[in-house]
Amino acid sequence: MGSGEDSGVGADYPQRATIRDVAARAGVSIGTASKALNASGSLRQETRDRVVAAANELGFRPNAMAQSLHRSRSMTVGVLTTDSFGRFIFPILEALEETLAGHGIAIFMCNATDDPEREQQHLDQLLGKRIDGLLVTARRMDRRPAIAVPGKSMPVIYVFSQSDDPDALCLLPDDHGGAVLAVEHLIATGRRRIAHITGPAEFEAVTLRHQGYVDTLARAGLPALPEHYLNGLWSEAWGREAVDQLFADAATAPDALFCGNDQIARGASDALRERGLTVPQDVAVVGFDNWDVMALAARPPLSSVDMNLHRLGRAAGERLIAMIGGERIRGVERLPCSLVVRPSSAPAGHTDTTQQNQNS
Amino acid sequence: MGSGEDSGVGADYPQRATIRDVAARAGVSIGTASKALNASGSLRQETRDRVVAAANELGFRPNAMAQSLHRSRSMTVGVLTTDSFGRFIFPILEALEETLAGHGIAIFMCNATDDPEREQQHLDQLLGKRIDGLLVTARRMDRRPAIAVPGKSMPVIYVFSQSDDPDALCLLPDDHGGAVLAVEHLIATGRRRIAHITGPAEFEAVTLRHQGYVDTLARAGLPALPEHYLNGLWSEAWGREAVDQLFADAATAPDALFCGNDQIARGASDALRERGLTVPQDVAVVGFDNWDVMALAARPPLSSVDMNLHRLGRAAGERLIAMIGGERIRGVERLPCSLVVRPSSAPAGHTDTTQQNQNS
DNA sequence: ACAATTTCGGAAAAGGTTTTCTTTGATCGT
DNA sequence: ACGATCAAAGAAAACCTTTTCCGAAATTGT
Repeated sequence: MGSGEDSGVGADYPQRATIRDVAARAGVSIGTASKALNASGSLRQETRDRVVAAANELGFRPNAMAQSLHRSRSMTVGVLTTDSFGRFIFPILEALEETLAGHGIAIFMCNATDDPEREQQHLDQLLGKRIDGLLVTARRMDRRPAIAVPGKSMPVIYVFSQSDDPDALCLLPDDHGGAVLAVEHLIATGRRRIAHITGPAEFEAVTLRHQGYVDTLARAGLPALPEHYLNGLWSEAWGREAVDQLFADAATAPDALFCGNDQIARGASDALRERGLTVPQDVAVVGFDNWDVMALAARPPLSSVDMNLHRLGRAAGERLIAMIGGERIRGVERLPCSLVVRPSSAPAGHTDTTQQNQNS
Repeated sequence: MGSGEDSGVGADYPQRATIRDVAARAGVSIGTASKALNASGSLRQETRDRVVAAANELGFRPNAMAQSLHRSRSMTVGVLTTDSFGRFIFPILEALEETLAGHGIAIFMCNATDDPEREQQHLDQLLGKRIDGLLVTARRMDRRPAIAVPGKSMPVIYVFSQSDDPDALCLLPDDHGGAVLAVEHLIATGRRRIAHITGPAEFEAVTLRHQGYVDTLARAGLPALPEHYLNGLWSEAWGREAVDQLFADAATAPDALFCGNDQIARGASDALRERGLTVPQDVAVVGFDNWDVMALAARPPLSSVDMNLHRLGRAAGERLIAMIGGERIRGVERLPCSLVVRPSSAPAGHTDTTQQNQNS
């Protein structure tokens, strides 16, 4: 101990200048200084300038906590992820952050990793920080229990996850519509025997996309064969295995695959190639998620449904700001997906086109 | 306007209870209430209990902003990502959040997407919020300019990125050591003609890993052939292409590939299979990043160097807390990587083992 | 029973800002 | 030149806690 001149314990950094320092330097009272800096009140121009100059010289930056205390608006919101930040959450977060930052709102990031106790701790902490709003994301499979915010006191939005709280707003991609886009595209490019390989049936998204698939086939007068609908894991290995099943019997072999995600699609595409089938000439493939790492690395590159997560994040930010402003929004809102067409499903000529539908 | 009973503009939610309410309900002064709730001062047990009961009944939660104002410690830190949150940043963030949350510190997330102006705005905002510390992450390629925190006033750590600020602390994975691990493993399993396929030479990581590769070969008395070192992109396509180059001339064909990331490794592995070469019998493959999506989906699953990003994040949190506590830490700290052995390099029998070296 | 000590609880300042209300001094009208 | 009006700046309250200092009551010792 005692090496150097700083006392050794605690962060004894120089205190930042306060408005009191600014006022002193400008030779005015703190009230006047405040007015000058906020362009409010009625002051002589010369006085304003003097105060502003003093503030700049001191590198003054108003203490947001003191301001918030006064305004009882913290200008912060919490983002609570139930499962850990996954690949899907990123683009949402990014857009959310951008949107909120544009309104001067900062984000507290919390991650509860599916531990209810940690979730509660985080929530307590956020409540203590007097966040103006809360955004909850979770793994999509489960309809998560409502977050217990005391006294209905704060706007809450669930993004990419759903809650059973009827007063909350849930923002989700339109899985049904995404499936419709994919299947319509396959039909439009001449496919008639379209199979659907997807993930575990417990996921609501799986059900919804399947429904979109079935509905679209029906509307086109095509049969939805039971043996063309395969549930499994979200993995490439499952994609390969599913192709083996589908093509075991040449009689019922499909001429197109609509896959529940890009990993399945890529696995399927690999398996097709190894069977000597050409994508897209023999079999067209469309994936879901438009995850570039998968979709672009596949051979040929995969057509895929894009959930427009960036837009979802932006929408979440906008809704949250509206709710903080006093609007009451609730219910489930599903935002449209788009289809990105790449060679895996393209009739020669088309490539990398984006289609988009309305909410369906 | 005027529909319903709420005034219509602004978030007119019920105010949270303050300590003043608690004090009133317990029939004590606010000072006493504070002492009771913080287990400080000298109070009768009965009084404490009464106050605590009142607090619970009201759902009282102390206003962290008021506390911080008083203590001049905001119990928050900022995380500023220069490029947008990438795949590598996630595990770091996750561990960081966990570590800091354990100390009651919350995280402001900001993303500047390589825009210096946005970076400055975010920094201003964070400074206004009186964060206790700042953590900066960036794309690793460039040694980023130092963040301009006025007056050396606050602890700053660069994680997974490096700054030219000699006073800052930079936390990075030990790329050199990671490469050493990989190449030693390949040598230990009997390989003698080891090639290195990697990304663009501008990345410092590429240089360091290459150095580790060269050093290890030299130590083993093996030659580092220039035609066995290939720079390209970080993609599967480049991995495939590189294999074509390497195996064009059978005379110089390698018996092992050390790849700069898992995507390259996977592409290489695919290309080998398509050439009729078996992994690992004919050619062993080791990747870098241990990105499960790639490493596990490859056939066979890829051995890979793990940068232990989770540990890196945890270390960052711990260092930051130490610095906030008054310690001055600086310089560049490189944390060890591990090697995860999977079938792509395993001599039959070994599988999914982790090795780890000391800082090298 | 009285002074000395302890125990308990209250009052008030501090932390940094905004805003409302006053006050001061100047300008205007007649 | 005098009261009325207006502009400009200051004083103080409020936001919510914590903490230091004090006073009052209760306890102890003799």
